This record gives sequence, C-alpha cells and structure tokens, in this order.
Amino acid sequence: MLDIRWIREEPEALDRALSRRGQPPRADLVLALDRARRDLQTRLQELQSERNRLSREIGAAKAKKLDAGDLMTKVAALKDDTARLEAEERAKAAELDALLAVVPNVPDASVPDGKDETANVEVRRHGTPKKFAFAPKDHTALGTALGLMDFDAAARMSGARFVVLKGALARLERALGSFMLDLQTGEHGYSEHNVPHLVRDEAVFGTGQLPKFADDLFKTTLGNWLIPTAEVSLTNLVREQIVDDAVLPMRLTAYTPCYRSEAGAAGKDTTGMIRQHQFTKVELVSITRPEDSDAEHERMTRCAETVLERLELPYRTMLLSAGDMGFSSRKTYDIEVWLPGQDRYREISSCSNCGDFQARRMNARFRRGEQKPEFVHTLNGSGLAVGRTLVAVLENYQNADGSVTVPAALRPYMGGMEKIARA
RNA sequence: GGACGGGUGGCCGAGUGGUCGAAGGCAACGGUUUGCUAAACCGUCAUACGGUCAAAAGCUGUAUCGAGGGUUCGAAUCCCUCCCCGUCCGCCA
Repeated sequence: MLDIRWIREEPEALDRALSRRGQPPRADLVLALDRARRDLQTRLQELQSERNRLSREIGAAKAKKLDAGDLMTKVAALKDDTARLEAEERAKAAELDALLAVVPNVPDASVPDGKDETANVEVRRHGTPKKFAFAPKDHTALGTALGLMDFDAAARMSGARFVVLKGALARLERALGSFMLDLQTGEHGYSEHNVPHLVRDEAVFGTGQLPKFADDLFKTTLGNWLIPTAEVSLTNLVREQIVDDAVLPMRLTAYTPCYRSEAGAAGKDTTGMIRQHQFTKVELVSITRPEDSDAEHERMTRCAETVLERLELPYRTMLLSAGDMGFSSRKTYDIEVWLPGQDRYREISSCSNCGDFQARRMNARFRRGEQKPEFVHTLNGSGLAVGRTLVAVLENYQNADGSVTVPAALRPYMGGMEKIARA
C-alpha cells in the first residue's frame, strides 16, 4: 500500500512507477477519489459537530428539567443528512481503499526498465556448468528410474502437480531442509520459527497476495488461506505491532510447505517437480529500519546464494526489471540455478525488498526512543526452495549409470550416504 | 461442538444512557525541593483523519473504550453479528 500523502504530493511519480510496470496511469483517479472523500468528510464532520452541540444542549436542558422538545426536533432534522453523508463518505473511502489495495509498489531507482524477464540484468554468476560425458537426464527420468519418485501414485490420490518421494529421495528432501535451516540459523543469524500454514484474509492482504491474486491461492472451507510461502506467516509476525528500535533487524526463518494453485501456469512445466501445487521451502524474512533495508537486501541475497555455493551448484543472480517484479516488491533479485536436464538456469530463489509497502498494509511499526512510530521495512527471500534444490542436486550430481552422488555438504544429513542408487 | 466469564489509554483499573477521550493508580517525561540518591509536591502525558496555515507550530473539528451493524436527540454503557482470550464439558493428534 502506498502512502496517499505521497501520491497527493507527487502524482506524476506514481504514474511513472506504474508505467515502468507496464500499467496505465491512475494518479488522476486516486486524486479525484481522495478529493471527493475529503470533501464529504469535511461536510459530514460539520453536521456531526452541530449534532453533538445540540445533543449536549438537550442533556443540559433535561438536567435542569426544562423542555427540550424544540431542540430534539432540530437534531432529528439533521439526521437524514448525516446518515446520507456518512454512507457516501464510506462508499467513497471504500472505493479509494479498493483502488489503493491493487496499486503495486514503486520500483526502486536502481531497478532496470523493461516489460518482462528479457530485460532482467545478470549481476553475478558463480560456478561453471559441468560438462557431462553422457547426455544428462532430467530429474524426472532420474528419480523415476531410481524408483524413488512416483508421479503416478501422486496423481491417483491428488491429481497433477504432485509427487511422492521415497527412500533416499524423501530423505534428501528432509536433509536439504535441515541443511538450509542450520546454515541460516547457525551462520547467518536467522531465528527459526514454526508458524501457522493456514492464515486469515488480513494476513494475506498484508503481504500483498490479496486482493489481487486470490486465484493463485488455496482456501479452506473455514475461510482460511493455505500459505503460498512462509513469507506470509513470518512477515505477519510484526503486524499491528510497534517493535522497539533495538530489536531491529529481525531475521526470521521457517521451513514450511507452500501451496499454490498455479492457476495462471496452465501448460507451463507440466511434468516433473519444477512447478507443483505443494513444495517445501526455507524462507528468510527480515524486518529492518528504513535506512537499513537496502544493505539487508544484499545480505539476504548472499545468504541464499551461500546455500548453492555450499552445495556446489552453479547459479547466476538476476536483478529483475520493473516489469518482471512482484506486486509488493520495490527491488528483487532472482537466483537461478543451473539445471543440466533443461540445459538452462531456473529460478530457485527470489529475494525482495518491499520497503514499507507491506508494513503499511499490516500496520507494522517500530519506535526510535520516544519518537513517533515509523513503518518498518520488510524483506523476504527463499533460502531456498527445497523442491527445486532437490531437482538441481539430482541433475547436477547425476552419474552415467543413473545414480546420484550426494553433495558433501549433505552427507551428514544423509547418515553418511555418498550415493543414491537403484536398490 | 456445548455452557459460562471476559476484552476500557504504555500497564493496572473505575465507569450500565447525557459536557466521558474516559476517574484513580502505576510507569514515563518536565519542574520545584534536595549534598547525592530516594521521597514529597506541581505540571505534562492516546491515536488517526479532516479544516485552517506557503509549511510547521498552533488553533479547531470528527472518529476511536476488541471489530462491524443497530436503537436513541445522545452509547464505553442497551440490542444484534463477528473476532479474540479464559474456565468447564464433549471430541481428538
């Protein structure tokens, strides 16, 4: 949510930001609604003021046992006007709120222009894709041949975009989660959390998935939403809170399943584990002071990259263009891991600085000393998506005989296992 | 799921229809007193959004006693719905 006062002062900046995201201008509409709402508010308040004054006189008259009949008819006359104005003011405010709720965050000055991912800028690259002496298989072929990855069984009970992992692959998933959590908590200062996976409307509105992206989410019969990422649960830890300056930056992490309807992804990545309705992820969230969020963003991105470095997986880091960024973000780095089975880099982490955009939506603030509360800045990043990391491990560590070498960093989590082979 | 009891300012807590944004206390802040500390005393002490102003300050108005609706000239107080917390019962990993 953007600051309406900022829009009043710099409406042209809003339209410029929208244009960078490939959206039509909306400042005129926002300003018109805002003006109309405030005019209604002023008129309403004048009526209320008059009503309050007369009501006090009635009270005073009655206390003195005087007749207040005239006064009461006077106030009654105000009633219709007050009720009508109140309804109008409320309707106008709701209209304005609904509009502001779907206006995306303003891209940072350092974000490159561009309408989609073709304009993303590579900022660094690590490792070199391995040359295989044989034609590398993709993870689906590898996992299926190992007898440890069963899409058919998953489809029978759940439909498309689900998988059953067995044996060493099931354990590999757990090992990756534990390894990532240990790294982020033990070396990078993130505190581990176990959070709700079902949340209310307000929580999902807070992080920005609602109201615009409800189609991407699953909803329970009780009305709760399944989290599409632990960003929702972790960031909402500070909703409606005023935290002390001294506790910032807060660095939070959680290992959770993520549920996504993938409504807009029909036909994309239809096979394999790349795009599933359910996957696990170690999420990183930072809550910072405004002046610290840029540095924290760089740090967080490095925390995510470190996972890939420890696993010795080649990756590149992309700075997303304005047109490719998510709704709540003002600047995003995507980390893409090399997948030999696809012969290209694929997104495995996305690290975003949301500035105060989410904080406004969830009213998350902090206080410096005795000063007035200010909105915090919120950041989130995957550290990493476990399902896709498993895919990357399988494809990059595959051997000619179809077995998969266990990365050294994971062996302690695999009971010392060095290789995953068909039993 | 059933039956009760609760949600009031940073905290505690009073307030069942009329100058109540809300007594009192604690904490905090400023001051007086004081060798220092403490104590005592005096004062200040919610937020949001409007209007006024070039702007800020100031002044002024409105709203806010869990949320939303309703009754009433007037609601913290009465009614309805919802949310949250607690206790007991049932069920249950």
